[in-house]
Amino acid sequence: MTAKDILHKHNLIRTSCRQSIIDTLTDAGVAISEEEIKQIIGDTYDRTTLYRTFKTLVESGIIHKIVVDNQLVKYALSTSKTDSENHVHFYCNNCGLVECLPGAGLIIPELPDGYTQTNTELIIKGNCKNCNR
Amino acid sequence: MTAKDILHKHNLIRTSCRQSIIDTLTDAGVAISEEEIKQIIGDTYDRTTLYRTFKTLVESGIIHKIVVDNQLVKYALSTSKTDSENHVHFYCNNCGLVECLPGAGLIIPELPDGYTQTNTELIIKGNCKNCNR
DNA sequence: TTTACTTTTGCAGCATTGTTGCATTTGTTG
DNA sequence: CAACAAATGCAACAATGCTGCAAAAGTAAA
Repeated sequence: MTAKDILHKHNLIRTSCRQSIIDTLTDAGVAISEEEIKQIIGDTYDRTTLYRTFKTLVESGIIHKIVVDNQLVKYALSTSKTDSENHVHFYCNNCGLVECLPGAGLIIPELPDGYTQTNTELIIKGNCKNCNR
Repeated sequence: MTAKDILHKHNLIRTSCRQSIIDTLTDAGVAISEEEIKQIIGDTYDRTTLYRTFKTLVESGIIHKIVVDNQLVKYALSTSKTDSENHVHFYCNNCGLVECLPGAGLIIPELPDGYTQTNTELIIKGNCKNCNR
């Protein structure tokens, strides 16, 4: 599905900034940060515009935000695979790669009495294939 | 174990700021933010001092940092329960409570070929006992 | 295609948080 | 208590989050 189709499906105006971000995330395949986006598409857009565009795309569900650390935030396209309430991501300690993983196989410990759960965020830290070579 | 003992065991100088933070975390039982610390112990210490004290205590392993979101960071005392490689925390969407949970029962999905894992961070979001009443 | 309207963008500006260097103060050890 | 090592407070700067407002861009209808 093209960026245009995705935006239209979510009733969002098709702007060049939104298209660039969606295209970049599609091409990348992995999660990327605002900084990395800028390195790829250039200094085309204002800081505020990028900030608001990410916000809009997250709120519409087109992309999702992965907070590895308070100083490291990345974004990835949402797919059927990542749509569930259980988000699983891999972070490479060596190269900083962030990837979405299917939530299948994840078993959450039981909560104390009276607690209820809406969703979970799991980050698995380690070394990726490339860095293990 | 008293704050004094904890600091001594980790070869750290016993300063009033470090003691206050450890005491506050001990009393609280749950994870708290820098902001909450200030509300409890007052505006006694400089922002930088709190920042560096948290850093020192994290690096020594006395406390650990829980990043709920890039704008919400809390700290909790490390205990034998939370010492493992698998950190599990609960976040209440309603009141902001953050609690450490034992990692027992957590089963991580299998990683793709070539990937290795060092540690995991799981945040379970939902509603706590109080907010469910 | 042009017009009128709605939404987004860029800019300015402010708040919060992360981080460092350096002089002063505090804690530790003999 | 003296001497030394370490922590603290202050100043300062960077990065990020966030908002208001005028200008620009996108959309839909004539």
